[in-house]
Amino acid sequence: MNINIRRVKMHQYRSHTCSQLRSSDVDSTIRLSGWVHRKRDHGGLLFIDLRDHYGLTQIVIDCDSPNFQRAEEVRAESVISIDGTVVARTDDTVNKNLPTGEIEIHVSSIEVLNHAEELPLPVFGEQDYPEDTRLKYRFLDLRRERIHKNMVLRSDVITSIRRRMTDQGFKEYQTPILTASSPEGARDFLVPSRMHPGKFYALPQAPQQFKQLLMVAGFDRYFQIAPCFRDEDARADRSPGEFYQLDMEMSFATQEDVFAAIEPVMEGIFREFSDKKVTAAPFPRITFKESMLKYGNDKPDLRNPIIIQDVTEAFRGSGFGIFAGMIEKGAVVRAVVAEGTGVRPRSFFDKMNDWARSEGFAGLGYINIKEGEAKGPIAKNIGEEKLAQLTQQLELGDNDGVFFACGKENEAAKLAGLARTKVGHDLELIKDDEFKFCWIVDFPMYEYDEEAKKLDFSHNPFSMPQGGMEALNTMDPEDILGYQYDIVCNGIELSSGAIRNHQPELMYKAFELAGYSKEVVEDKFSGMLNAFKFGAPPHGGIAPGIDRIVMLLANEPNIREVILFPMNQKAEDLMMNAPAAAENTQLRELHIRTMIPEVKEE
RNA sequence: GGGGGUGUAGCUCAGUUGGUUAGAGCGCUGCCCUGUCACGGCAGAGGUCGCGAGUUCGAGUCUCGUCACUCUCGCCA
Repeated sequence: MNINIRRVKMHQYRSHTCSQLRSSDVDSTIRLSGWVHRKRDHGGLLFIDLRDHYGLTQIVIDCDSPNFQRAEEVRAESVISIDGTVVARTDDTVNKNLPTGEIEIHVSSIEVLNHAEELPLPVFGEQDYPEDTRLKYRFLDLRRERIHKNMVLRSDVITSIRRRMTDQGFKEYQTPILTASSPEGARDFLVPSRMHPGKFYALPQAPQQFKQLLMVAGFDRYFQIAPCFRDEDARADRSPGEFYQLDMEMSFATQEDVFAAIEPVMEGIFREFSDKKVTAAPFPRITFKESMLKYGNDKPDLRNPIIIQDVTEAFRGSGFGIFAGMIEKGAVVRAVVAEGTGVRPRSFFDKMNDWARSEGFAGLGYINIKEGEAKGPIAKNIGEEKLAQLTQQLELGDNDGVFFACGKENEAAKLAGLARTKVGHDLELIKDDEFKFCWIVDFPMYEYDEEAKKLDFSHNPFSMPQGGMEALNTMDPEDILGYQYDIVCNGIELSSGAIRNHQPELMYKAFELAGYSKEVVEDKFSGMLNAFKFGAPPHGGIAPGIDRIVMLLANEPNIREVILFPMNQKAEDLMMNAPAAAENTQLRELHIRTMIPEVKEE
């Protein structure tokens, strides 16, 4: 058989990939391997689109060919290897949608390397499929064009990040996976110790302590594409269980040094992997306080042009009794202007109020101005003078609508923030052609925990308080700011970071204010605290979430679309069947007995 | 743990005020087809309508419960 003679000269599986061949290759004898993407059977003539990671090539088999029957029988997604000749397509059969569309392969032999059974999930086409089916047959799902591309993008992004970091003198180090609980506030994943009955390792929620120890160890500039493990419930932008961070830390660094190191990486990768506009470094710095006022949260979507205003004074002592009364008890009023909505029917405003109630708030007030005339219960009762004051402050036009959130400062800010987002979204004010970055800075070190009735850290307890020991000794703890910052893009928090507290005395004091004794601190964080007693450099860092960055770049609304093998919302791996019960012998070795809560029968 | 949405063929979905034998497209099986690239044509198989109760002469449709998936709140500094 002449085929076998050719095989001696050629690679066993392929001479080219499925995206390589062009009209310049016409008349070449080639070998391709790949998946049967699509078959078009004309009876006397059969076309197969052969697919691999790189692309598609059209294969043609004539009914005269001894391979015809085998080709006709092979099912989509089977893996085949073909030998053949590259032939130019006639002008009227060229496919301009394919890079290889000017040629096709006339087959001399076909070998089926692996038969595919009937598919639970078609690879061809763009149709949506149930999440659980996709996860169970992830290997099929991942063959599909869009998600396959996402994973390639993810790989390219990570490569680019590594290059950009190392170009700046950062070095990548690996930190332990089996370790002790770290200071993040999430639930730990625990791993039982065989050698130490009753004791457990924790998987790192982040390499936080290790990267700080690396600074103490004098490595100066560290980074890692670091896996992080947190046993918390999932969200659309939060994978259950595990995720990846671009973890970085630098010593002898100020907050501005950290910003200057990370800004070009962010700007660079977003420009490299997207056609959208990208904020040019330096990114805007917005204080936490200003962000809460203007945007109603600490992760503002700056694409939304609406800016919230405080209008407490316009309602104080006004004829609108509900708000005036609440203001006397310390409430504030925040306004969200919805330009041009004044002419909308009353139902528009009622629906917004219903929405606010469904979000758990008391309600959302409004004024709508129709051809210069202010309408609605607030406009009727507030009084002419106050109405004029509002109109002037908010620069209201003749047909504008405006919503009011009244409540305790936190509540009002939160509702106004949600309303800002909703109005921006509903009125289509948020243009999806841009990545708008900003830093949120000056987070408070502490906040009062209403449930526990005690002061607690509002962010990372290891952050350096602004003003140092003097601030801790003299200021109202709730007024103390930290060198803590978030980087935000289009309303998504990509990361928190901080300049760390590297002085033991400051740390004891900072923890003392939150109600932790010296003994507790020493017990919980002995490794790091010890290190700070033997010469620790000032240091700080940040850890942007890789999955969220790729999500933004791939324009995917769900984080599972950029993760190869994600778990479902209940933290189950449907493909590998994890978690699973352990064998008794395993449990015995680990000195563990399970206590499974009783499940209702049937 | 709370709230919302969804659940009908392998997949995507339709199914009227409760009324005979639950439909379509893709996929699958068989036959036909030599220029398609979402090929086309003919025929066929495939359904405990998520599950369990209830109301009713009669339930895919109404009620209650339950399960699964998903979004969301809590949680995640």
